[in-house]
Amino acid sequence: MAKKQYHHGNLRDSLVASAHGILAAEGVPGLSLRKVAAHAGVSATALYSHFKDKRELLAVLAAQGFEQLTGLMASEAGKRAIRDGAAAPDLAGLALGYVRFATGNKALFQLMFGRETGNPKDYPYLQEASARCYGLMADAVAARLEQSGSADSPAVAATAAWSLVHGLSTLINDGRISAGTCELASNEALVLQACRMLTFAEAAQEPG
Amino acid sequence: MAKKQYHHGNLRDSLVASAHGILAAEGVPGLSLRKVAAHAGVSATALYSHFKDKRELLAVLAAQGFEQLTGLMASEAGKRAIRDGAAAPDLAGLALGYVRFATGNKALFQLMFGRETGNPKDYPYLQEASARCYGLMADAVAARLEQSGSADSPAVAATAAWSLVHGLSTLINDGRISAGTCELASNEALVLQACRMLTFAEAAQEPG
DNA sequence: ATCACAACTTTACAGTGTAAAGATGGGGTC
DNA sequence: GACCCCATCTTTACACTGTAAAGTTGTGAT
Repeated sequence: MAKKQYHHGNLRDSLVASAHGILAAEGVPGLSLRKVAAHAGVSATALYSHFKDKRELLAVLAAQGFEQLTGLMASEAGKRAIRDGAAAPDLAGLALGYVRFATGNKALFQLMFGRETGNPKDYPYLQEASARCYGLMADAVAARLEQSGSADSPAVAATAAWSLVHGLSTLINDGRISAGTCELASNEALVLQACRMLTFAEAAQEPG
Repeated sequence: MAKKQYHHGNLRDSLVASAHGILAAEGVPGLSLRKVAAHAGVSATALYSHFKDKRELLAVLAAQGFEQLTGLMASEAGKRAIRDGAAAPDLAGLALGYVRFATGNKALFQLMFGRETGNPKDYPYLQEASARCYGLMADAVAARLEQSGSADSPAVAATAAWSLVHGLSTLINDGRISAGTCELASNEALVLQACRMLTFAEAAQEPG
């Protein structure tokens, strides 16, 4: 577990962990391969034995981020579902989880949706991780539409829902919108209010 | 107007124009000061007589982008308003203009909302330009709410509308959503459909 | 005619990603 | 147990980045 000499043992995981720490501490622009290598106690180019290039390392970070995001969304929705008797798929919970992750892991979120990581098509695990995340929301939207007998397209509704929470996340992170300008107590309240402005979300707000 | 020798004349505008061209041709990562300088026929550091640093140049580009965006939104909404008799503020037109700009000027749009340009607070003209753009949408949303007698908060509704179109724009640009997955003919159709899922937009869809 | 000063060039430096080639030592084979 | 292969790691080097510092140039004001 401690540092080895020439053959490190599992340098790959070590590098990912170092990168994760540096990313959280110094943001995307501060994440350089030399810093990662130094933090892992290894030479600057040792990385290339385990990753094709920087973008591949970032893709791994991003994929982990998507898994974390998926987990947070699911757990947040689960909590609220239990509290409210699980009458309906908890879209608001998923949205809250999404925004909470984005604002609590700004740099990682930026990386996940930035262009530094290269084309996700080149990294199947990345694409799968983000697909799972999107599926969580798409399924909930589809279930709610069906439940309320809506004729809206599930695909379009899911796209709209995702776009809304994603837009909220990025604009909040960029300091372009905030609870303050809407005279709300917290950004979470803003998210809940904004989600209520989606027709299908509002429709299911009152179970009766 | 042609190239001068030592004292260029208006190197500042020249640099901005060069940067604009390189940005459009090679994207944000391809936009280096040396390329800009070379394209303007000037030494690598001549730039620093007119800009504090790279971020200040990018801020000017971004501000111009916001003005262009504002213009496109207004013109698009105007076109549709005339066509439809201008019964209501054309939210869908503003949204279409927004997404059209984003997808038609990917690199510039990325720059406008990216972090390469530094804190907008340091560049008043940037902040003003983006505020004008946001105001266009906020005003339209407020007018529509009032017209439909809604009790919803105009600030929250405007935030939701902006978030939706912004989310759509970025996710489309990142290749994460597209008309294809929703079985629609074009991304513009997708935008229109998605906007219709906002409660206040739908309410005003039928003027009767 | 001179001078001051803004606009420009040259040079230099620290930092980046990464290609190429050399060093090292652990695992499999005899 | 001796051997060697080869993945793993180090060293060196290169092109590129933004930008600081100091030198040059020419214009407009005195």
